[in-house]
Amino acid sequence: MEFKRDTYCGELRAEDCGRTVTVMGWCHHARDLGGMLFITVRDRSGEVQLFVSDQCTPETRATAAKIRGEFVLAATGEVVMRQAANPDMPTGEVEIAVRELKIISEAQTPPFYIEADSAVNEELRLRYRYLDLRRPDMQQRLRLRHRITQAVNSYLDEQGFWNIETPMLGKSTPEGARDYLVPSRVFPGSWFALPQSPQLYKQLLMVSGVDRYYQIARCFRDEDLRADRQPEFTQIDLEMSFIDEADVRKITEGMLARVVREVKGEAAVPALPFPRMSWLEAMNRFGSDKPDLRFGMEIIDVTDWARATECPLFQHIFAAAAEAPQPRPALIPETAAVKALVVAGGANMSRRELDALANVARTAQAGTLAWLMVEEPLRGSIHKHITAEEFAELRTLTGAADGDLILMLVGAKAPDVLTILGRLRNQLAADRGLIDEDKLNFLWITDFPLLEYDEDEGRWSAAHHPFTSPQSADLDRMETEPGLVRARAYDVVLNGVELGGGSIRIHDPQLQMRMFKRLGFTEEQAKKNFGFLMGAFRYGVPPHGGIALGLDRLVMLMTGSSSLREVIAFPKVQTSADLMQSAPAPVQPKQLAELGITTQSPEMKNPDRKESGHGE
RNA sequence: GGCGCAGUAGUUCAGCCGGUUAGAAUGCCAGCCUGUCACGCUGGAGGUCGAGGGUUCGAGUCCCUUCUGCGUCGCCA
Repeated sequence: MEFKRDTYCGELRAEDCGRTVTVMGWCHHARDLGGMLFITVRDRSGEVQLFVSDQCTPETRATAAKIRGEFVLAATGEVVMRQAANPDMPTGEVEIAVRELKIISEAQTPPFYIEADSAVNEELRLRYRYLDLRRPDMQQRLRLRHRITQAVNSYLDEQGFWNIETPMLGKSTPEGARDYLVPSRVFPGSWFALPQSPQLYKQLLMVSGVDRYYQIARCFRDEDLRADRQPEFTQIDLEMSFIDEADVRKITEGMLARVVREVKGEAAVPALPFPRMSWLEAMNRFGSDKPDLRFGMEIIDVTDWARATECPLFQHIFAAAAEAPQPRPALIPETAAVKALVVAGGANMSRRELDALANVARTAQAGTLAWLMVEEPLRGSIHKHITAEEFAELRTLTGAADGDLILMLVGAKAPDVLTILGRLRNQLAADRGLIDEDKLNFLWITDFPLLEYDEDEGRWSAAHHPFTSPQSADLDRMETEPGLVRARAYDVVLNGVELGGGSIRIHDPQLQMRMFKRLGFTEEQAKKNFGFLMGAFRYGVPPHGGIALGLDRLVMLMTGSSSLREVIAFPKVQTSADLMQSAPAPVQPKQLAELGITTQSPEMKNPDRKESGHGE
């Protein structure tokens, strides 16, 4: 007979009893009891049990006996109540009394068992990603990602945004990350670059009068990976005309609220507007431009206190600083600093734990970590050099209570001291279980520096990108004190993860050229690299700005995943290789010849030198 | 490029101070089994201890190199 699937496995319930249904899916598990068989069959909706009884035809029973795990089946039969329900299965009250059964496709024994929460080596999962994605928890994440993108699409549509695609093959531009390059066949020796983001295209769309653009856009950056960084990733990218920062924030907040409502329900929707904090405040209080505010443990400045002590550790650094040249003007100048963290109840920390913390500071070459336990008698790495009065002052300053630990980082450059303490703050909170994992803590970081000095290149570079507008109050410092100029830039942070960022752009051609010059471009270089933008700016530019949010990171946080690889269907590993396809891979010499390319070494390196174990 | 962790059966792991034929669970295969759902019972197959080199009478175990994956710093406007 012909089978036509009319029901998803996971949907069947007691009220379906009496219906004759046809399901199709994968054999999750088969139990052969001799006279009768039970087969659980799975599709993306869930599982249901097939019952092959002694009433079935000998052919059907013979077919059923042949079924193994992951065979693809079709089954028709009546939905009936089970003699004994299985409360662990959503469909556990019923089963399908099989009348007709067909093996659609046989399957080898898979390299790992297809089940939720399977504790399998990730390398193996990625090599057999098509099987890994068959697991219910992976399918749930795929579905959730789909629902999030749908929520974003409908929200932005309602807000008047047009979804416009921009090219993948574009032009490499200086600044920013390393590009992925694509050779041109027609212009040998010339190269396209895959977009790091659609930045310039979306600005040009504003010049074109599109007014509100968005795109769920793939972006490419050839830089090293992290758990929260993939070489190709997806951004929710948008741009608006005739707006200011508040408009961008409002749209973004509305969008994120919609996503949370869709995924977590009304109760989880954060209060609007999100809190805001300047970059300077975030750095000084939390040592990070993406602070996690789900816990306290703020950084306290104890530089003045330390200066007044006779502790050699402190005095040494201040003496060295007095010799050093005057630091460059900056929002956080690179002066000697002593900053503290109070670890509540940390006086019982082991020497081993403290050494590990000190090691973080030392390997980062940010300074020396000192510590004092608040207990009688005083204990710690510098207690011999601290008088009772000084310690009392320190306690007042830091608010440390009995049994607490005071950590102090002593360093020659305040920004480094803050950054490392920020890192220790996060690590301590994680280690000591201070983080409420159920919280969703959204936050805006504003007033970023426009420029940062690049020691290697010996020039100023854009902290965000070269199209970010300076704040008008700081404009006259662009040439004299560039480190003090703040940008009209903003980041949205969720639970200590940078979800996205954007800015109000420069729309004045003179100011844009001034910015390029500040970054060390000559007029000719600026024209060569960004001539099309400068050209466009001659024909009437609306004030505009926008933001880009990392979709992968958003889905990661919404699903409580610890890595982007859990929310991307076919992710890359740390070396940017695709283990399933064994990409990248060498190509035919003919292909290279057409492109006018010769390679330096005949011995090409690619991830497929080792037998992948599942060859054709 | 630096630092750290891991690699033993299809899978998840154990393997002591270097010493007999490298084990367990699960999966797989075969037989039996009429209400299972982690089915049960009996039996069986299954290993380049990631790779290469070294030390040793003897290496899964110690040393060196290397490959792979993960985390992290640099890097990521």
